[in-house]
Parts: sequence; C-alpha cells; structure tokens
Amino acid sequence: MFALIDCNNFYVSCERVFNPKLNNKPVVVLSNNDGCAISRSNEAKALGIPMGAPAFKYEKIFQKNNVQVFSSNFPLYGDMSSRVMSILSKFTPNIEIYSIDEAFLKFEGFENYDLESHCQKIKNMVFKWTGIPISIGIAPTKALAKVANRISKKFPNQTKGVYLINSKEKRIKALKWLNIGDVWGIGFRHAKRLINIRINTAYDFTSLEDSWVRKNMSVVGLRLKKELEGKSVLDLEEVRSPKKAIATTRSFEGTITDYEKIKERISTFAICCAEKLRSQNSNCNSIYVFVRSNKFQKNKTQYRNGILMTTPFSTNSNMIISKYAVKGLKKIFKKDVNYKKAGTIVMGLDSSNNHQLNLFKNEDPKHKCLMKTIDFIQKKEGQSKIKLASQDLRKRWKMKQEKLSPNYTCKVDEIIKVK
DNA sequence: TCTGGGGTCCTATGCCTT
DNA sequence: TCTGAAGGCATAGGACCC
Repeated sequence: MFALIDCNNFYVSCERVFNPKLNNKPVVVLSNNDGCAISRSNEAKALGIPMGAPAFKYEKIFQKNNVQVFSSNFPLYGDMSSRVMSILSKFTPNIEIYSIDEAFLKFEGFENYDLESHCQKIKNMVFKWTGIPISIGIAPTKALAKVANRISKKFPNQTKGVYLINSKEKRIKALKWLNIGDVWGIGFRHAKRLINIRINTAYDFTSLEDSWVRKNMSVVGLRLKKELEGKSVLDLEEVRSPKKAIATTRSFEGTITDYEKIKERISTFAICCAEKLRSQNSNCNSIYVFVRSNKFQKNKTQYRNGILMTTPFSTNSNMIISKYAVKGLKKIFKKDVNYKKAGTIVMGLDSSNNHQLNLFKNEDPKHKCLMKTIDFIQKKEGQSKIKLASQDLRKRWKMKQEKLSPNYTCKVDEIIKVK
C-alpha cells in the first residue's frame, strides 16, 4: 500500500507556525517577485481567491477582507519541509520525497495492520513536532493514493485527515466523485479534450479503451489508467536521481528592449547557473538561452525564441558559460521587441570529477583555480562582490519581496524571541 | 505600471551509421 | 557501389508536476 502525505496549504502553514495570530484568518503567500498567489489558507480560498491569482488584480479584495499577504520565504519553507520529511522517515524506510510538501510512503507487510490509525499517529506526530497540518491518502497505487488524499482534504470532518481506499467499492465511488481535470497527471489540455468526448470523471476515463489512451495520451496516460484501475505500475523512487538541468530564469520588473541590458541579465543568469553547478560539483556541456516578450500584452509584438549552445568541453566556469550564453543571445535577439522574461538553463550535466575530455580543446586550467577563489571570496564577503565585465556593474537586480517574513529557523539573528 | 520559477518525461523528426 | 532496414543520437516541442 502507498500513502501520500501532503502538507495542507504548506507555505501558509509555515507562516502560521511562527505567527499564530494568522490562524483562522485569510492568508496568502505570493510567488517570487510578489507576482501571484501560490498558497492560500482555507479562509482565503473561501473568499474566491484562485490559485495563481495575480496580486495586483486582487489588491482590493486583499484590503477589503484584511487578507494577510506574504512574499515567499523559500529558505524557511525548505527548512520546515526537511523537518517534516525526517519525521516521516521514522515510520518507514520506504519514502519518496516527491516535492517540498509531499511524500509517498510505501507500507509493505502491513496487511493485517490498521493503516488508518497508524497514519493518524503519523499525522498527530508531525503536527505536534512541527506545527504543520497534513493530510494522508492511502491506496494500493500511487495515483489512487493521490485521489484518497484529495478526499481526506476535502472532507476533513468525516475523514479526520486520513482516507483509505482498500476495496473496489470505495475505489469506484472515489473515481466517480473526482472530476477528470483534478486527476493527477491530467493537465489543462488533456482535460479539455476528454471533456469534449464526454469523459467528465476519473471513472469515465477508466472506461476508455487502452488503445485509445495509448494513442492519444502516450504511455504516460496508459500508466495512469492502470493505476486508477488499481494495478500498481508506478513504484517508489527512493533515490533521488541527480539533476539533469539547472535553470535560472526571471521576469523583469518592466520590459527591456535594449540589447546591452538583456545581455547583462543573461550573463548574470549564466553565472548563477555556473555557481549552482559548482556547488553540486557538476559540469555542463550545453547551455540553453531563451527570451520572450510579455504574453499578456497581446497588442504588442509577440516574440519568443531559444537556442541551445554546445560547448566543446564540459565546464562550470563563469567565463565560459557566460560567453556561450551571450553568443546564443546574439543569435536570437530581435530588435524592437519588449522583452519580459529571459533565462539560461545548463544541460548535459556530469560530475566534475568524471567528465568527458576533448582531444583538442580543453578548458584553460587557470579557470578552475579562479572559480575556486571566486567562490571562496563570495562565501566570505557575500554574493555579487565579484562580477564579469559583461554583467551589470552598477546595481544588482533584486527580486521584489516586500512582505517577507523573518527566517525564523535558518538565521540566528532572525530567530523568534520569547519574552 | 504590476501575471513565478524550477523541474521531469515522452514523442516526432531528421540525420548518421551499421 | 547501391539500397533498405534498423538503431543511436540530437533537437524541438508538448504535456505534466509542484
């Protein structure tokens, strides 16, 4: 049996742990740049604030209803997440950390065990030790555990936050209740297509022919169908596979048309990727650069483009990665476009101890020493003390974070004080 | 004025090699 | 030397997740 543990309104719950005045009040946490709502308390949901609501459009509703608004504080959420995960791993060695607020547990040999009350214990312990409320769904497959979890969240009074699907009757009842668009793995587009052919619930989906699902929704869709039918095909992924790409992408405050300004940003993004690479001891052998205009300004010229640049040898040097990123930008940059967003993604990662050498061209060995020195100075003196000439030398672009809460658990001088 | 960021997997296509 | 089949690889794009 699989259990899916999901933290309720996770980011809001993290803020509430250290600020109990927020309990029973509408609270939202905004995305990076204070762009849109990405976590809402139940009270905020009841006000009709949808997921992804742009903050500027909901300003009035926030004020009118005294909604408590926070910028996202990822260091805090990451730390709270690892506390929750470490409690969960006390209950079983078979755990897959699926995201910052979710984990799958696998229970083997629990056939004669009361899983429901076992999971109640887990729930109570997590709440007692961290202050984070969670919901648990238990079922024979991962996709059904997701469904069960949804039920436990939707009906907290009846389920007490834990729901078990352990019979055909319960499975079918749950699938008939679940809208097709709410099924894990069915996104916006597939939902639209399925509703067009009168597939409205998860149960309807399971009544489709395997061949149709395979043809129209690939093996991914077919796997999902099997899972919903109760045949487990997705197993726990316990060891986290190393990253395959590292991205640094940002939206701009306004829009940018000037090549030099975009170049400065791209160069900074590239260096940020290089730093991330070095911190996990990796190299990359290709760099993807993209730019795009503001998709919401429909009356203006729309342009989006990206390009993959391959380096002759694998590297994590600021200079090389920045150089190729800027080279790529030069190829895709178009004049008279209002750019809103850009980014660099490094791909083809391998370990820096074990990377492919090139017979003819290799990195200047001085780079390695230089990067080591730069990392050392940045660590000691703070980020962005050292810059490449291609970066913006005057000011440092900063993310908008006007409503940031303190880093209660990860910065000594911001630790909570008890009087 | 103001709409996030960071990932994964799968498939189609075209080119190259065996 | 030509040809077709089949597999490997790179690339782009689509779809999904949190």
